[in-house]
Amino acid sequence: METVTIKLLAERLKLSTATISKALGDSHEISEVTKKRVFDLAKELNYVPNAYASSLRKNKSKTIAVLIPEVADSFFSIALNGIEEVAIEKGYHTLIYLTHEKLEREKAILSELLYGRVDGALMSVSSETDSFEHIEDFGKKLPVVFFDRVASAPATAKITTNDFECGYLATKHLIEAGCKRIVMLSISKSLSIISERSSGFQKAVADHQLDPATCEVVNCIGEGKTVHTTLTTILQGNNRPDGIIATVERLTTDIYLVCQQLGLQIPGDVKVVCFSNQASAVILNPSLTTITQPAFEMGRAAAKALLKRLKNPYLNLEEESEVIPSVLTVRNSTGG
Amino acid sequence: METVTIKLLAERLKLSTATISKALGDSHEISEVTKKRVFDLAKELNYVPNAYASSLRKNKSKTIAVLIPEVADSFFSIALNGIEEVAIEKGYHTLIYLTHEKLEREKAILSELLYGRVDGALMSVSSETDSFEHIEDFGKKLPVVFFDRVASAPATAKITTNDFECGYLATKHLIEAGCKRIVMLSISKSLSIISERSSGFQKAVADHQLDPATCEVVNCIGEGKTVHTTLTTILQGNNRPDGIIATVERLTTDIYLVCQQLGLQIPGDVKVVCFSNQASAVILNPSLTTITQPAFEMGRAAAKALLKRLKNPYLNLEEESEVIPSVLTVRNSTGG
DNA sequence: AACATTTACTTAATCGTTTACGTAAATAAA
DNA sequence: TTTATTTACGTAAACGATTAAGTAAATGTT
Repeated sequence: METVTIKLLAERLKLSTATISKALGDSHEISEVTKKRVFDLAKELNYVPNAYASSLRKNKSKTIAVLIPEVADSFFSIALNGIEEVAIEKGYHTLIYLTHEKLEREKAILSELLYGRVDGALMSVSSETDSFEHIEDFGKKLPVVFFDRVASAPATAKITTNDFECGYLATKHLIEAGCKRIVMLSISKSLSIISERSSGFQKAVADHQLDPATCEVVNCIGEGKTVHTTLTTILQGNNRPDGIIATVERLTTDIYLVCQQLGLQIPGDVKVVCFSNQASAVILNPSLTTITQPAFEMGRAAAKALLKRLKNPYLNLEEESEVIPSVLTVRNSTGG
Repeated sequence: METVTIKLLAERLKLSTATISKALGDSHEISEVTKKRVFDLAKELNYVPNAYASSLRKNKSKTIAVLIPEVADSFFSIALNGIEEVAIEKGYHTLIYLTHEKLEREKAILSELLYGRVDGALMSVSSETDSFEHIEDFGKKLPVVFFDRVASAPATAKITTNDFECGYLATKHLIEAGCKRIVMLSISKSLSIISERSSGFQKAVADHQLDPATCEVVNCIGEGKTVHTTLTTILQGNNRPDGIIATVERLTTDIYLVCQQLGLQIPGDVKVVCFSNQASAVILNPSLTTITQPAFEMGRAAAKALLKRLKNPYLNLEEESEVIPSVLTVRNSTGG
């Protein structure tokens, strides 16, 4: 099967490759008659432009990179959905990279992407990320847009949700439901979203005169067993918390399981609220009070900002920043 | 910031671009001394090869495409995880495309990918896909590997799970739990996995002398409201089913909700088993009996097969087909 | 009629990397 | 010592598309 290139079309039509290229680009330099001949033959032979030749020449790849910590988290998969939708709409392609919460991966990926493969990147930093040089280096060459988990540098568009308010709101909700000893489960010491949420948490604790000593932010780093063990330790103490705020979705299952195993009733003994986009929150036992982030919209907004910038290099990305509010949905896990 | 190219390295080291290129490729034609000089300078200047130039010249992009119906389904997001892991390991990049269960999208994506952008594709066909010419056309140019939802053509590696047995097993399990009127919820008339699962279903029904008239496969196509309405209709009839098998994860929430709304007890009035990879199955109310597919392994196997083929063009992909069994985990939704 | 402009092309260079082929010097084989 | 081989590089042509610059003919202007 012979590869259909511009050269082939040119030969068949007794035209130069330049004419073909311009005709396909619908240039005003080419007559309508010729354009039609070119379009027709291109269609007939099923011509598809070679993306790499074009990218090399134009120094544009029509491709963006998405760096996320993991994909098996509803927030990220839904956000990815939003990103992909915008990308496809504008004729862009989406490369996906999972950092698995590792700073090393993040660095390796960004440095490899520096030349030629993508026109820009969307990212949500890993939970290990506490320095930003690698991102700044990337940012000097190509535009980056952060969503959800942002870095303090470089200065660019940041699509976030109202994490501080949500931390405050979740805490306030628990306090009003009668909780005195609230624990917020964190997964990182450096993550922007976590520090925002915990600031909100601490402010709510202070505002309502709870004892800050019994209301702490606890790290729940690791996977599987580790989380389970940490939670068991937290929940079996004498002075165990009567309220839990999970800052990430994947902690939900372990919280419920540990409570079950320790014979703790939700919401009787412990009230639970999770930052989660799981559709199943409503059918859990008991149904789960959640803070639902606008994952899809955040993905869309981030992609839109990046693509806007790619269209207009003079765009100041910082001004494209957006804060899209999350929603607290009260269900039975914090009820009666 | 000057772009660091092979040409630049060549000038700095007073060597030809050919020598630099070969040195970077660790060619035997180049002396160790020269190689070291090249490597050192490349590292110092932070040289990153231009992927497009290389791809154009070598006619290889080190990129694979992943076409999946959606990503907000645990199966696909976990499979994607497996794919990405293998890809990164072998130095490949992963483009992601969501078909949103639309045949049109699938066609458009594949035809655009025909030249240059990727070296091959992994796909799970959309639920609308009932003809395969577009995939065959792609397959003539580039290798494809199917996972989970396979097409009958072209002949290539198919990474599946034991859908027939699982359909049989799920049904048998419900029958042994006392169900007489079992409904299997489908989402497509053409999907390979569905026809396999429903064949298993029908065989189990026949083997156990249940009335095939009351044990049917019902289409539950559409999203949100539509599914809810369909389920309500099914479950409120006089002769309503006492057993449900959901062939896809996303039906779970609606099943539970409709049962709640109609005052039907699970498992008392209706027993439920779902094909699902949701971690939350265990904390649902009641906990959900599932058939869990080896999503991660399937993703890995599919990616491995494709990359193996890319390394060895003579590899017969058909022989790389694999069937990785799923696991039935019995929980409370089919108990008592 | 003389000159200017527009139209519709072509020529050739370019993007950065790879590679077939060429070559001069060093080493080995006869 | 002469010829063959190996080593270590360089030259230049690709890969396919784009585009600045050039050109000849057609059309417009005064």
